[in-house]
Amino acid sequence: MLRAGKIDRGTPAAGDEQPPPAAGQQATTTPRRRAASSADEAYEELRQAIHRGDLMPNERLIEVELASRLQVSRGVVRTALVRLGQDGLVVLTPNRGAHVRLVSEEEAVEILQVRAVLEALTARQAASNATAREVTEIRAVLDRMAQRLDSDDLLGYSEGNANLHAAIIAAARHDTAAKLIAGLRGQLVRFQYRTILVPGRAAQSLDEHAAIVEAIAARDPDAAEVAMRRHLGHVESTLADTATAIRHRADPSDGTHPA
Amino acid sequence: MLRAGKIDRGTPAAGDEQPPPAAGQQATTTPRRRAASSADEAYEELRQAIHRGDLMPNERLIEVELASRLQVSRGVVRTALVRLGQDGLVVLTPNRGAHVRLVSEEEAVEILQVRAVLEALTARQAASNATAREVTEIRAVLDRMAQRLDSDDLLGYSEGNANLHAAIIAAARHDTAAKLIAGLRGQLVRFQYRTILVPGRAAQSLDEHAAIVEAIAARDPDAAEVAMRRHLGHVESTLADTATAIRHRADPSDGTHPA
DNA sequence: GTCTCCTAGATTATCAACAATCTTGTGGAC
DNA sequence: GTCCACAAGATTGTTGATAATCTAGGAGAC
Repeated sequence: MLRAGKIDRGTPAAGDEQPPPAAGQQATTTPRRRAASSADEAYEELRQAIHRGDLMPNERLIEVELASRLQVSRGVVRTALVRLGQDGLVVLTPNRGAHVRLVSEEEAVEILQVRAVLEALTARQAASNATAREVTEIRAVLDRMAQRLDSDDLLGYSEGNANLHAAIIAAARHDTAAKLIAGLRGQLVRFQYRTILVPGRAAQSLDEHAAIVEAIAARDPDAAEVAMRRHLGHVESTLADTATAIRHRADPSDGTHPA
Repeated sequence: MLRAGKIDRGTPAAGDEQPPPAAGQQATTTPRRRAASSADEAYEELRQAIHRGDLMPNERLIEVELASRLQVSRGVVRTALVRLGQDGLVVLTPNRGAHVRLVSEEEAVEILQVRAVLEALTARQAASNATAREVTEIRAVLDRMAQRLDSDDLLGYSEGNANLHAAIIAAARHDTAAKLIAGLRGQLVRFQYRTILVPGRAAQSLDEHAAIVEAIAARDPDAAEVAMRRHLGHVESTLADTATAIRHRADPSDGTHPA
């Protein structure tokens, strides 16, 4: 469902939203810090509800219903939906309302491909631009990931994974890429924790991340880019494999079986 | 300024908007063809007005004014502005309205960098996925570019340039990348025709494009990607050079002049 | 003369009512 | 029994009015 009431914008939720403080430059709206308008609150609340899975893919979003849940007027919900539509999280059909967008397996692969080249760019930039302080931080995150993997804490590992990517993006100082990556990540909720559960994938993943960090620390942009591309390329093929595997397991209830 | 009245959606304007028929899948709204609602019309009209330069960067956008010009209600203008804000064309400041976003020289470089890696991806995909028919078409576009360069038709060459990139993107069949590239292109109006005017740049540009086309025709994804990156890398450095050159020419009023 | 406070105008933000459209269910014809 | 037409309900689209906020200019104090 969707818990009603105002949201607390102070804490960006326990989960891993997009790189929180990010590089800089906030959303196009609210450039100065300013009491978040109810419009912004509604937008953020819906965004997180989708991200959190409270609003399921293909679920129909009825304006009056959301309005009463969020305790705002319908117009506010409406503009929030327009914004969400614009960044691809919901689909707006004229006169027929809004659905949470369901991204197909194929789209997920496309999104990962794009993310791969964008994050490769940030890895490259990070190798050039990261401060010594940031390199230390990145190394620390990697170490924590290794510890969690040792103690079989896959969820913690996955979280560290997100943190590492976020740290690299922050160090890259590339707002344009950062913003696009954040937008893409927002569309991939459904496939978040799938790949890391593949047997043996986690160990391999750690090696790949280590290579990326090495390259950045060595100030080698080319190597950093290659390492990042290799890493996300593996994620992509792992995802594609598990997808077909799931299909072959004769499970027709996968997604909405669009195929 | 901004010519009032309804827009003619039949002809996508003489200029080179984003890859017109593109791969497929239209904007998030209006998935079925359906009489464009006044909301969509207003959105498109404003979008093109910004793209065309009728609305200058940093120009303040007053809702009632736009409403009367477009002959729609203020609410319609408002949601159009929200959408434009969401895709980065205008900046919305709470209680203070909307401005056309001015992209700085630095942001332009960032945007080009991102475009470079994304279009490199599409070049790669095109090398894998293009039909024979599409390869022929791409070659034809390149030939036309050569002819126009021969006859010193730089504007026509520039148009062919856009067509070639569009054709490659279409052949790539990668909706996610296509959509992002279109969004990025929309933010770069101000720097559109600058680089091609640098002496000797056009000839070099043609060679670079030829290399890309060769690689796609040869079904060599790696080569296609490298060639595209080289090409847009050169565009980027050319842009950066002319930018500093202009600055050194002691022209402090650089900025809003379309140059 | 310069600064601060305050008022008037302009503009945006929000809301509630109305109109247009779609969806669903019922009844009748064949 | 199945299909089509139609009506009722539900939902979205649009508009205009009202409230909140900001901006600019002037009066007054020092």
